[in-house]
Amino acid sequence: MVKKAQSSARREESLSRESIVEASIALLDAKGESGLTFRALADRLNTGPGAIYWHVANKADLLTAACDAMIARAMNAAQEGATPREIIRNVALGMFDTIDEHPWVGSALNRAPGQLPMVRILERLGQQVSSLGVAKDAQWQATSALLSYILGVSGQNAANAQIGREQNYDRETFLQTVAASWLQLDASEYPFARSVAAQLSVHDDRADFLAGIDLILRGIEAQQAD
Amino acid sequence: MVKKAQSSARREESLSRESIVEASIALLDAKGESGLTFRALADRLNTGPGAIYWHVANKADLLTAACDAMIARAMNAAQEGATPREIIRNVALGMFDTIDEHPWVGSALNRAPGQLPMVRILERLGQQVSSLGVAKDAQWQATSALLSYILGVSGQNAANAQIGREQNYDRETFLQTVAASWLQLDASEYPFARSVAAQLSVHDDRADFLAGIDLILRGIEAQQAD
DNA sequence: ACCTGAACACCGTTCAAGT
DNA sequence: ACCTGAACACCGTTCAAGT
Repeated sequence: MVKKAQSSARREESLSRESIVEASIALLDAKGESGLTFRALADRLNTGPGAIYWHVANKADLLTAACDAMIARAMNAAQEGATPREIIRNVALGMFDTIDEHPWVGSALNRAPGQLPMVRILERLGQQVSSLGVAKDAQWQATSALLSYILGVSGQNAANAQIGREQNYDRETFLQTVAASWLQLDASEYPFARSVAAQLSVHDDRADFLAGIDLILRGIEAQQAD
Repeated sequence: MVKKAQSSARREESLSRESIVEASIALLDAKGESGLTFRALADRLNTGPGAIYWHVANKADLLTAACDAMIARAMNAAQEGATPREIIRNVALGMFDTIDEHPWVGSALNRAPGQLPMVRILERLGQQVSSLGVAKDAQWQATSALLSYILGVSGQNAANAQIGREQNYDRETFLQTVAASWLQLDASEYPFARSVAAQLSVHDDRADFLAGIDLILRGIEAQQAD
């Protein structure tokens, strides 16, 4: 736990985009979204904040690069599956698990529309939607529906984790707090919210997520049957 | 266009949570997400930044309150529809249009999981999913699938608008930039992204959004037929 | 070509002091 | 009870100066 014992020591290796991205990921994993600052990063890399700008355009660029490294790994790991349908489910679950472990990926992803991280996911999904036999002119809509759904869940999981970190809540405590607040809503105005409040803290996020994917896949199949 | 002509003038009305939220919405609409600061808000309200904290817990609270006001309006406007299916589509379109006009609502919404703004949407959707005849134990999954999809699209639209504002791009220019970057991807690795790049700048976001809702609704119906 | 680190122009939030 | 505004502890980013 020695702090900066060698603060003025020279780095052994020179800075590079990769080493900066790697250090950013470590920082984000350890301290969450707010943990990534140019000063903290410079400390960890034994350099000054200005040096980082030689290799990286700005913070958004850095965050997207860190996110992309994570997505690339997740997409490579989620290759297998016997049918297009199974591969789509595996890609989706790969995303879910990545964001479960690294919540910051969820918000970084949502803040970089059209960028490489998102295109990686779009590509995997699109190829399988195509293999599913969806008509050429319906492939975009089917694929972007899947992608939007995945991004939606990712964003929420990221936000949940963020709040949990800020308030030192675990998942359980957070959901119980939410459930309690739903139960205090007006009974005639919010019957549905109140009726599902109870299952909120016991439900399985991952299973629910997959159920949503299945719903969209069924919709795609039903459309093909027309 | 007189600026601060009366900067030291007393406010005519005293501060209130409502007036603060109202001023926040005006600021967010005019200057985007980054336009909402306690200093800018204090200026507009002829007060100091500290005064705002008497009525509002912190910035997250303020943003959620502003978001909630917008969602409440949208949900009240999207009441009509002959069938549950039509009401669901109208609720979804109401959200789409709200975020199209006020992009900051999309990101505020995504950052406040379990909070009132989201519950308002969940409730509307849930009531209609229930009316659709979905079995009791499948209602939560169907409703949250719809909600997650809506949140996903909302988040992307918000991010698109945010980038557009930062770079002074209009929608068209932004999408053309994205399409151009997709066309530069490796042809064997990214066949799908390249094949859809062309339609990217001419596609109709709103129609695509609705197509996704329809896909999920079909999935729900298919599940009921089991 | 790459790095340094002080400086700039901001933030959200707090809090003693006022009314 | 409510407001004031200076002060605190941060940010991302820039840039003259170094090597």
